[in-house]
Amino acid sequence: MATIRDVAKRAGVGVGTVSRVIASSGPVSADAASRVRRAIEELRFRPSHAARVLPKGQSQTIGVFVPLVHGAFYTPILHAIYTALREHGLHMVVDFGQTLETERQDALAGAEFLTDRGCDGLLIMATALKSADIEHIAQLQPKFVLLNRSVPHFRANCFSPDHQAAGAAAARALCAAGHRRIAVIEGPARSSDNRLRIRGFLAALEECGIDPDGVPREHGDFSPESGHAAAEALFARGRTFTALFCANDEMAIGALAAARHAGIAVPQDLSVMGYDGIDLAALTAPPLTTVLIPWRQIATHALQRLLNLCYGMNLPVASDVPAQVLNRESVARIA
Amino acid sequence: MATIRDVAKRAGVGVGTVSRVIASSGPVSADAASRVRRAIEELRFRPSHAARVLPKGQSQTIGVFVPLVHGAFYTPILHAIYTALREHGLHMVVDFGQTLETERQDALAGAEFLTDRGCDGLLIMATALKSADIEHIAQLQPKFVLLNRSVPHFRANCFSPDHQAAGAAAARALCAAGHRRIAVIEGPARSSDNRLRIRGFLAALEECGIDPDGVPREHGDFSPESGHAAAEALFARGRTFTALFCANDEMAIGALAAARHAGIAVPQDLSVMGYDGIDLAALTAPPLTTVLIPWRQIATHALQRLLNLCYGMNLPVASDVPAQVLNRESVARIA
DNA sequence: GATTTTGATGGAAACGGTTCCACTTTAGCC
DNA sequence: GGCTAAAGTGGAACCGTTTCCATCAAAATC
Repeated sequence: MATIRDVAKRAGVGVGTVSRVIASSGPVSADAASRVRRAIEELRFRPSHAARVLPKGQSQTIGVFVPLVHGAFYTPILHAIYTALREHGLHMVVDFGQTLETERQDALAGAEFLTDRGCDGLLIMATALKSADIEHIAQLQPKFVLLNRSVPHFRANCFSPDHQAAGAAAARALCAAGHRRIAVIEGPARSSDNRLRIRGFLAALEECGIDPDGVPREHGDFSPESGHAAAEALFARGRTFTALFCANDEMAIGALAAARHAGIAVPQDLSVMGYDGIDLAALTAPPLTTVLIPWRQIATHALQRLLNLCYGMNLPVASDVPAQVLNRESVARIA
Repeated sequence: MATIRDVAKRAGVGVGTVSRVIASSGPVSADAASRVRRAIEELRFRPSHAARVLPKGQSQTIGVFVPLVHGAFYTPILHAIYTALREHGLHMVVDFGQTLETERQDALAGAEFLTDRGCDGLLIMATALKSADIEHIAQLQPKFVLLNRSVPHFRANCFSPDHQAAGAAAARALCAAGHRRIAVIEGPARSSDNRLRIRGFLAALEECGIDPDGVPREHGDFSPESGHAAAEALFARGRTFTALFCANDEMAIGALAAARHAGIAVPQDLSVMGYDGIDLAALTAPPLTTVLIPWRQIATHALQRLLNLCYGMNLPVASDVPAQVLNRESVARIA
């Protein structure tokens, strides 16, 4: 591989001049510049990233951690981050979880990996992080933002939907449609965003005069298959409910399939409501009523905050994009 | 940030000794090792990746390019690659497309980015690459494999399902179920894997005595929304067909929704067949009959070949994992 | 015409690791 | 107790960039 010194020699200039041409910074005569450019062409010179990072201390790269790479939930978020980054000429390195015992350990290991990789800043999407973990990350790399996790001490760098309010909105929509007997498929208990939306949901139910303790609940892991299994378990307990709230759309898709399999018509015999508003929810049978969480916008704001932090930019940052119920056909109004 | 020299000074040893402790290579006395380890702890020393790559020339990192990050198709493939890599203590840097004019340009830019990033090898998933592009990549980084693209000159490094055979299998399954009037929703014309499966499909139709020129065809872009639109366009042309083959499952999901919307019962009035075998296809209404492409295995074999190339490993590599039709409920047998 | 400013330029030093070589110690052997 | 082999060690040189400083020529100023 050709180095900058090879280029300098071939162009008959010093390394400084070559460096100036590459970075187009500092004064270079037109003549020298063109000779350098030709030499670069001829030698197929490509500057080494590692060698460039070393003295500069900046890599123009943002590290992103997402807990898992499966299904259709994370891809639009990654896409939003990726395209925003490219618009600023920056790059992204991604790390995924699901390799260690817990999501928490994955996220911590991810933060370490991304920091060691020389990322200028970190965008971490993980709900399982404790306060102490966040302090730990802050020592590793003070420039970071959190997505889908909110802790008091780092408020300004936390970007999360208001899951509690969104959960409450879901409950109110169901109540408004006349439902009084409601079941729930939750996500994993350790996931804080799941807990918040369920808490909001149950609290709003209580406000509507429904006893939260009487609500049949099953756990899933956010996957469609787990939603299917949880719905079956719920059906097996006897169908004492007219509506089913699922903690995310993918589980709702599984629940829809389970209902179909059990001969339960949606929405005639059972109303089903999802959460997140993934694109696919518009195409289920019947189209899924869901709570639209503006994930793309939230992720974009988190990223912009991070870019302000890392590169002294002055991008607009909002931290409260509201969720809203998306009424489609899977929820019926009952008497 | 502490450097290796800080550690050496604090531990009262030379930098060589510290380096040996970190890499656990070469002889170090127990006493010196423990002093070094303590100093590392106390100073929170973390070796700089860039500084390490520079003299070593290896980064223990594989670069992966996938054309887009959207939907549920690519995530299981990325997951398979990621977990396999981690088992070998290696890392992954991903680059996505969808930022430039064409997928081809994206893939080329991706290969350059990943190479500049110091990746030891490249795994590139792109169907739009021409032979000349592949030569170009080979000059950038001779260690690479191609996924979902096969070119004669690089045969040993190409890992692709046999789309033509798989397309033919789809056609034969439909014929065997008694269908004679069949419509098709294709993917983008520029995508070579789409062309192959459609070619195989039509050829097999001809073998069954069906005129390929009489087959109504519409194009989509592999997204569910485009499948929905294509199906609507097909329905608008008059429903002269009893079966519909979609070039991937996501478009089939869109087509299913379109049929439902148009009041066409699947599979009673229309049979629908997908392609790929994504997890979600098991949960549609009705469950989708599809051609199962063993993407995870193919990706894993491609990766293992790459690791053999990069690190002199001796992992097993197979390049012909067959596809098979997965019979579910969306295709009915007709008289 | 002397002096200052500006524009170009080359090259040394620095970034933070790894590697290798020369040097000491210690152990092993007859 | 002398000789050899092995273990342990320190530090210089190197990897390929950027950055900064010294230098010099040409242009601008008075």
